Amino acid sequence: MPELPEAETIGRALRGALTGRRIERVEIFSPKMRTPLAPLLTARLEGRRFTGVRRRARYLVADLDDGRGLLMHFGMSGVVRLESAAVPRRKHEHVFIYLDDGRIFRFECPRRFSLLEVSDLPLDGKWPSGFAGFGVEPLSDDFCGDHLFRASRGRKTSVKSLLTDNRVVVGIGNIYSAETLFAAGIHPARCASRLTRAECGRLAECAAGILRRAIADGGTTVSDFRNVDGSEGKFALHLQVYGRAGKKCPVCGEIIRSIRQCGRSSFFCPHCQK
DNA sequence: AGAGATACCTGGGAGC
DNA sequence: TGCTCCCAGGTATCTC
Repeated sequence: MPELPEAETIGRALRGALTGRRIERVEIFSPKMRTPLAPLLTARLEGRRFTGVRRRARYLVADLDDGRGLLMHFGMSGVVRLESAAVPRRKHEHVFIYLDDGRIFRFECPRRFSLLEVSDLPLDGKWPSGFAGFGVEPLSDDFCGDHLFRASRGRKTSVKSLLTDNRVVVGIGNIYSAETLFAAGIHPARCASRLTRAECGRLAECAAGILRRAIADGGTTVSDFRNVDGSEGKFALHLQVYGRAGKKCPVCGEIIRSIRQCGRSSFFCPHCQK
């Protein structure tokens, strides 16, 4: 389930693989997705050349030589592979983009929450207008304790909900919010407006540290996520609380619990997190 | 307006 | 074995 480290991992791999490559042909096998894959995708891609790959939040944009951009979001189960035609098409591979080096950019998405479209207008290196509402990048200098402290004032919602709110800070989902809150020693149900400035500082520091380590490990593979070469993200080996309900806390030995927040599971140690 | 709930989707696992 | 039910979760959209 791609969060920021997984999108960044795929983005880095695609930047090396796609930049400079010409698109020879596009095949759409199944148009059904979060927004239906349009024939426009084929028309706007064929004959174009990729000039680079950028990431913002969990989105990637592969820039094209006409100024437009191929916009990608991996939803929950989106996987990109770079393989030759020798490998048979998998059941949920919906799009093939044939490159001039003989490889195929294959887009797979069993749960069909992904997005793949070419911008209507040239982006010319900018972000689509819909990105304007996104919050700060958690690995930028703008993300700090002060930012979280300001964003949390007057918020009646939980700190878990604050951390996963894309308008506050982007790219943090269920896995990395759980790990961040554990590292910071803060209970996920704590009211955001009651956080102290020091706690906000700890949260920002822990979040950035965990995201950096996860990127270095090639992301987290719980079930679906794979890098473009099929390899798994190794950060799963370092998860302290996520998905570990009923097991012992690696720090104090207390049993890790799970609760439901905003229709999602949260994992925490009742002893270490207050 | 802000916050929570729900729909979207399919594979996999639990339970009977 | 085979059926049903539930859960996973990012995002858009709905409701209160």
